[in-house]
Amino acid sequence: MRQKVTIDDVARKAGVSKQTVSRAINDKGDISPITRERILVLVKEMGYRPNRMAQAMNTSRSHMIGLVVPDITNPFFPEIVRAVQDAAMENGYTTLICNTVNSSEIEVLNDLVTHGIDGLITFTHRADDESVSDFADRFGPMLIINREFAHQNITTLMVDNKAGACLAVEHLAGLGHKTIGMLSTDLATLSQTRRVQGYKEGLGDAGLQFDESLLVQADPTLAGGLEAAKELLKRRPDVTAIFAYNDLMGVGAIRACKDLGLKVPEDISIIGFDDIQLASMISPALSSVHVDKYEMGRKAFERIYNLIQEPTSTRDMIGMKPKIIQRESSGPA
Amino acid sequence: MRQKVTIDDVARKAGVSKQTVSRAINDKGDISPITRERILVLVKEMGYRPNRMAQAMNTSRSHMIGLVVPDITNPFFPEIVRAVQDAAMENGYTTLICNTVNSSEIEVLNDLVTHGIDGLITFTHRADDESVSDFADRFGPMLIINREFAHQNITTLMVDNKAGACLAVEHLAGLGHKTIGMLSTDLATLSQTRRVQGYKEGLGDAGLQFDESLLVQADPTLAGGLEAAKELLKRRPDVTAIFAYNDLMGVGAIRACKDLGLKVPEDISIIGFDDIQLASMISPALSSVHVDKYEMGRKAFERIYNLIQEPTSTRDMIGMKPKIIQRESSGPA
DNA sequence: CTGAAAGCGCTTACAG
DNA sequence: CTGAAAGCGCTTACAG
Repeated sequence: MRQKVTIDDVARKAGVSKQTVSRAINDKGDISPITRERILVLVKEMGYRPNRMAQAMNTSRSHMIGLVVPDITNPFFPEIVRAVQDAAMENGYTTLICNTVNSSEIEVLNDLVTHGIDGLITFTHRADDESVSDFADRFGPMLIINREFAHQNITTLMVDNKAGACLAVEHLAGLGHKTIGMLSTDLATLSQTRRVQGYKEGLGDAGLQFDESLLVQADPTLAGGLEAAKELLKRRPDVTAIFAYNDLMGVGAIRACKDLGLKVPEDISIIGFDDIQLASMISPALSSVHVDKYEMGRKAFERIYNLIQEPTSTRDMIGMKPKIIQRESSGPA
Repeated sequence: MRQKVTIDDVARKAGVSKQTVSRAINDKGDISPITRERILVLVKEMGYRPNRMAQAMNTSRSHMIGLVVPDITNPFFPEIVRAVQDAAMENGYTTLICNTVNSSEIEVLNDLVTHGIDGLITFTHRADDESVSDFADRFGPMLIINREFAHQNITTLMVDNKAGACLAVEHLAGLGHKTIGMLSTDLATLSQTRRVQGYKEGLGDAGLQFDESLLVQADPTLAGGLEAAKELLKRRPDVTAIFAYNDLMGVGAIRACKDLGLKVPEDISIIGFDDIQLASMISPALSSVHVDKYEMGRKAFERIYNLIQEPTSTRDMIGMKPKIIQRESSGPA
């Protein structure tokens, strides 16, 4: 829709040129304090707000960033999105959000660019390296979360998944568990690889032996966790502790134990990963490797905001350390 | 950032004027098929995409809509957001999202307008009628969810909360329960009022007596539900079924029963409202009044899209019927 | 201290 | 069928 009040309307009413109005609202350039005040009063009265698109055409600043997530209904993302938006709003930015679950990730990114976003925060994990690289060649400030990427236009922000998995195993081993299984996912993502690596390393650190029979794969969902846990406990009835790839699988594992008549944590200890809201809401509450998702979102925005302000600043890798939250689902062996 | 490839670049390379390029990409106006093809090939080669902001300045169509939610981390919203975006993307639209939990709702709406959104979908529940009305006077296509509003620019989309609450009570009464309590919230929202009305009406329909002691108020959260359920069961130990204002309170009620040594559903039946993901993930799984949130989001976008296309079409009220999903938490009295 | 001119990247009439 | 001109609502130099 066409704007109701334009800078020309204000200028006319104030009896000045539009440049003068521009000076007043942007507090930029020489202007007499008196006319400035007079204009500002008029601006408020008329409810005038500059058209950001018109502004953007001149300044190359749309005050919009793009935020791309795989699927906002995945409980991992809402908190990150919220954090990005909180930080954005504090800095006069608005967020254009897209889900990529049904679309080509690169298409989505390109589309966002046509809207004139100043910066981009994305969880692009399906698109291949070359496509992402080609895109980054053309686009400026860009931050990818949870993907390793070496490109001069790309800053990365990653949870240290390996360290988190190590901590989980350390936690269980510290409780006296000697036979610790893992429920993993069949998706070949970086998170998966790193969490399995951390699991194995954690076992090693605790002086425990890894065996293939201890690692079961399934969908990274509640149903997947349920199924995988049953399989694991069938294969290895001696298991007393389970590390799940994520909280959903962890909840599934708790359900499996219940079905099998095993008590959590008395018979089996369970720990998940991500610490989504669900973890603290079920009973027994699920211990988890906590990822500070809110902090993650804020950091992402802060970094992209800096990159927008200083496009020449160097790109880097931001790491985030997870930590253990013990709840009811893990206890002494 | 300034755009890499502009319409002028394409025009120059094609040896035509930019108007001709415009005709080719928009498939609008007379143009010879041959030059059209030639230009389209070039467009693809050069990776040219029209700047939507520049387009919007002429056409008054930014291809962005605004979507305003109280708080995306509230599990009620992600699915709606996802649905709006799915529908938007299918129609060439992108979504500008804002949370209002920390801000003035009207401020957020006004800010969105400066970005040139073509339409607006909002859960504006805190702002008073007058502010909303003033805003609507100036802005065009606008849809408010879950708030009654009579304004010629505003279309409303509402869940029939009263009917849903009625259904919940009917469900419990149908299972043979005679003493049915309700956990409500202290927030004076329309949803709250309607759900309490429905609860009372449902009792009447079932030939049961309402009594003030059966209605307990608390925060609409898990903790609130836990607290309220304990209070209710202390006041009225004869209660055998509980209708909770929302699922979070329902889950809290289950927890309360567990703490008190009561079995769900053997001793107490519980039903929630909204049917968020959590409801089906806990154990016992929570029966709930299902609101089709995905459908809600799609309908909202469809309606706003129509309003954008035909700004003169009349505004209306769209209603949505909830339905009962029985799970483990409710059973025979 | 203030205004006239030009331009951001497009599209919409209007000529030819 | 194609191009020159004007304009969307702003800002950025540049005059004065």
